[in-house]
This record gives sequence, structure tokens and C-alpha cells, in this order.
Amino acid sequence: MKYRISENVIRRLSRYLRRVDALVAAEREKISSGELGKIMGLTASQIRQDLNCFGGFGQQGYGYNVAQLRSGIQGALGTEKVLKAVVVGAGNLGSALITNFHFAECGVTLMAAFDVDPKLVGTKMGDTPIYHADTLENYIRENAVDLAVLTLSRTAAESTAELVAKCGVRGIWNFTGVDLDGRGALVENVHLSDSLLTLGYYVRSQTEEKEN
Amino acid sequence: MKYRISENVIRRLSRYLRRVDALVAAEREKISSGELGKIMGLTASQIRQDLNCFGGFGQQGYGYNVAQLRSGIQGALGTEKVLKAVVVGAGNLGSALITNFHFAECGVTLMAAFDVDPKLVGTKMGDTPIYHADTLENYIRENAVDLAVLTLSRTAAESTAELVAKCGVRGIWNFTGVDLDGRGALVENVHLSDSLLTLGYYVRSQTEEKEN
DNA sequence: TAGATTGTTAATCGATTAACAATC
DNA sequence: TAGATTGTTAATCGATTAACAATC
Repeated sequence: MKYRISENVIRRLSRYLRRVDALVAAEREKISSGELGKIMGLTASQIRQDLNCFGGFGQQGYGYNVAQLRSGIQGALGTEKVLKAVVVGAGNLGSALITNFHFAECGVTLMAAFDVDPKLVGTKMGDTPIYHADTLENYIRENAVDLAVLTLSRTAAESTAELVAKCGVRGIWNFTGVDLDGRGALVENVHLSDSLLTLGYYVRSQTEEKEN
Repeated sequence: MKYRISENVIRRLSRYLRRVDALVAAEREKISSGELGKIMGLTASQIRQDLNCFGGFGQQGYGYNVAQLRSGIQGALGTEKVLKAVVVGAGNLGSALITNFHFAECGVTLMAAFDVDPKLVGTKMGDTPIYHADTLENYIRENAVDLAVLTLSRTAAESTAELVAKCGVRGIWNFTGVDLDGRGALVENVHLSDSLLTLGYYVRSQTEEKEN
């Protein structure tokens, strides 16, 4: 890494990947920064700048070969190095992620889930076994788990974050709605209420505009 | 609205609200921009700038009265004007939102959910009735629904977005993982894979650092 | 009054956009 | 070669930070 790549670029990278996947599916062979920009609502300039943070995926006078671009972005995101994850809290949201979310597409293997509910412990959701939360600490240590997905109640959030960080987890995917101190682990927040409040703000202010 | 307030500010506003709620719960009476900044990892300057986009909630020489600040932020977000929402797709993720997510705290009333599964249609989840997706169009029109929460499969995403926009929905909260054309409705994307990929990127690059 | 802390203007910094030479 | 389009440097724009006068 030459110099620090901004978080904005990183977040756009996953969007590029998604879009390029669609191009692969549509059997497009090449695309120019201009066309990609038009599709995604970005300037061609920005796309070229972004992609160049990770080295030239394109070819002057030609554009970007879709297959090459895809593997370039995947390489930049590092998804070929698979990370091991566990879900903590197999309630509604946890089970939704376990059964629906494609962890593999993000370069992540979901190893197991943990809960305290005796009705759940010992069962499986899809291929994912559910263990008792008491065994979480041991499991993380023995399996060198990289990521913890926290889908449990607000009250248990902070103490669980502390626990998993202590055991060596390096990333916390936080769905609890609480701002966590990762104790050294990186925290990625999915604050659904922030998202809905933002949408609400814009919907409301659009309405006002029309009224005036 | 004097001049356009940047999206960054809007998104931080929900974070402020969350934090201030915690202060209310802790029965704090006042707080300075300096202290709030330290807690949230922002500069005092930024907090004062942000809050001033919506008028002076603070008092010179004193700081911000917590209760006043809270109602100020809520006023800025406009949550007292309640929006009506429906969930489309009552599978795993949909039901997780229906039963766990606090729509009311975001100034939103969840009216109903829609699905095609005959096992679900006609039942209730919590207080939320589940109707057949065929009746969605009518329901939106008759009840002047403001927001649609899309928690259905990728394949049905785009056509459903088109339908709800046509019926007058003004905001789409998009969990489908597909980039949607809102057809005039505002789209707020919750792209979980983007979020996980970003976390993965940082975890991986941190690991590399340590190895070098 | 003196101290604190806001509201607000000015300075800095970083991100986006534009331009263009390199080159396929 | 001529046309297209990248990679990359320079210019612009906007967001963040710093500074300070206003004032509680």
C-alpha cells in the first residue's frame, strides 16, 4: 500500500464489484469508465481515480475488460483470503442472516452460531450449527475466528463485544443498534435506525417542498 | 431550508440523536460540544457546525441542554410527522424487522406486511397483519402509504419497486441487495454485503500490516 | 466581572472533477 | 495512422477544522 486509501473509495469498491458482477452475468466483455459512470451515477474521472488506487485494471484506448476488472476488484478487497465468522444471537435477525445472507460472496465462511435459547442450541439452521453461548469463548480461540456478527439484544451487546475482542476476534459486524467499543477489534456498524431516519428526512423534506 | 444541508450532516444527525438518547437515559442535564465530541470521536467544531444547520440548540457559556438538544434534533429530522410504511416480503429478514425493529422510534408506523406464502397470508406477526401481495397496490393507494420496506428476493426487487413507486410510495428502504431505480421514489439502500466487504477489507489489511 | 462555551467566519484539508499526455 | 480511452497531474469544490467575537 503506497499511501492510505480513503474509506470512501473502499466503500465504492463493493458497489463496483456488485455492478461488474451484473455485467459478467450479462456477458459484457468490456466497459469504459464513461459508460460505467453513467450506469452508476458517478463521473468517469472518479471511477478511473478509484480503480487506479489499486493499479491499472484498464487498457488505454480500450476500456476495462469486465473479467479482469472483476478479479482486480476482488483482489483489492482481498476476498480470496477467506475469513472465519460466527453469528452471536440466533434470533430473528441472526437467523435471517444465517439462512439468507451469502457470506461466501464476501469471502467469509460462516462457521457456527451461538445462542442461549435451549430450543435452538444443538439444532442447525441450514448448514450452520447452533451452540450454547457459554461455549463461544472456547470456540473462537480454538478455531481462530476472525469475525463476530452481533445480532443480539442491546443489553448484551457491549459485554459480548468485549468478550469476543478478548478472544482475538478482529472484526465485529454490529447489528445491535448500540455504538460499541471494539476493544481493539474493528467495528462495522449496521445502524438500521440511522438508515431509516435518513430516508425519512429526505421523504419529509421533499413533501414540504411540494407543499410550498 | 436556507441552503442545502449535506448528506453527511443528515446521517450524523441520527447518530447524535442516538447518543443524546443515552444521555437522557443517564439523566444528564447538559453537555458541551467538547464533551460530546470526545464521546463520539468528532471535533467540537464539527458538532457545533452540524447542529447549527438547524438553528441554535445551545446556549453560549453553558452548552447544550440535553432535553432541548434532543427535541431539536428530532425536530430537524421531522420525526413528529409520522410516516406510514409497509413491509413487502415477510420472510426471514422481513419478519426480523417486523418483530424487532422499532419503527416508532424513527417516526414511522408499520401498517402491514405483504407476502405470497399462503402459510403467512392472513396471520399476524406481533401487531402487524400479513396480507397477500396481490392486494399491495390497492392497500398503498387506499392508505396513502409513504414508505415501502423491500425485504424480498432479488428477482422480484425491481418490479416491486416500480409497482410501489407507481402507487405513490415516496421512499423505498431497500434490503434486496440489488441497486434499484426508484422511479421517482427515494431509495435508501441497505447493502449488507457492502458493509461486510468493507469490514473484511480493513481486517485483512490490518493483518497484512502486522505480518510485515 | 471572569470563565465558559456557543455561533459563525476564516483557513485548511481532502475529495472530486477536469484536463491532457501517454498509449493501445 | 487516427480514434478512443486510460492513467495521472492540476484545478476546483466542498467538508472539516481552527479561531475568535458574541454572550450567557
